Amino acid sequence: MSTEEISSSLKDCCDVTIIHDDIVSDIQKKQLSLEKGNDLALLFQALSDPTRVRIIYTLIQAEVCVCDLAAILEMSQSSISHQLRNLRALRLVKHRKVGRMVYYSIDDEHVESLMRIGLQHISHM
Amino acid sequence: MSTEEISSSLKDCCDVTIIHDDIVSDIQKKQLSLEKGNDLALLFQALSDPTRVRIIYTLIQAEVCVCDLAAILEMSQSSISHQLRNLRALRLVKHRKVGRMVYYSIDDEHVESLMRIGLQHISHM
DNA sequence: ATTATATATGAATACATGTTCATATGTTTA
DNA sequence: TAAACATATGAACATGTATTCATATATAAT
Repeated sequence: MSTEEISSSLKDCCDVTIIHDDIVSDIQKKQLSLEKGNDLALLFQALSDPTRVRIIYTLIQAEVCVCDLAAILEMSQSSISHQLRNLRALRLVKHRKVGRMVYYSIDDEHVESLMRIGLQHISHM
Repeated sequence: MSTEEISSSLKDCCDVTIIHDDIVSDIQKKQLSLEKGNDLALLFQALSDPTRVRIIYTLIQAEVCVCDLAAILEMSQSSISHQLRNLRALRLVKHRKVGRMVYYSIDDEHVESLMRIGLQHISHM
């Protein structure tokens, strides 16, 4: 494609200029749906907070009750409970009630892989 | 430091009750450092927004310039530039300048793996 | 030179989010 | 039954963040 042809193919779409018409329409066909993009972002968002990262890292090693978790991470029970609620809503952790205590553990086959790859990444920084 | 000393010091400092002294001190030794927890969270945070997810998904497929990216994702150029700035700060993407245009591409060996596993996860939801 | 174009960026705004505090719920112990 | 305990949760507050708008910068075209 010559420079002239590229220039003449310039076109406006939602206030943006398209430089490479063919590439744009080609890649647009292979794009993630908005829904999948949102779902993926929600998954990674679950891991985007230091407290949740440490909760998950702990639960990968063992099933732990809430107050032990709070002790291990040296944070308030309320804060831990709130975060566990988030993780539970995404079905990344599951819980088991024993008397008045509640034991949490990982409920997802992918979380551990994500953590492992993430750790590889930060060790290569 | 004995188990008793650890638990009593935790009780003093953070208002949590420890149920299983031995488990707590055992797991605490294997805990992520605060720094690594923060770094991991920062990495996942980069993927925790739908716009950034879609940017990365696009760049995995091809090197694309800013305005094409804006066209593909149907978002403003400014918004895309701001997000690319974030991703660049984390060294997840790199850029190549050609004239007045700037081409972006993935600059991390782990991002693609994370996306692949993430996609597996959401397809199993 | 002047104008148009591609990208970057600071400021402002609206919205999301993590923690704390107070308290509710359900369970165990005295 | 009463008190202690483990956990959950709503509200409030402070902080973080994504987008838009206006504009700056650098390059290309006329």
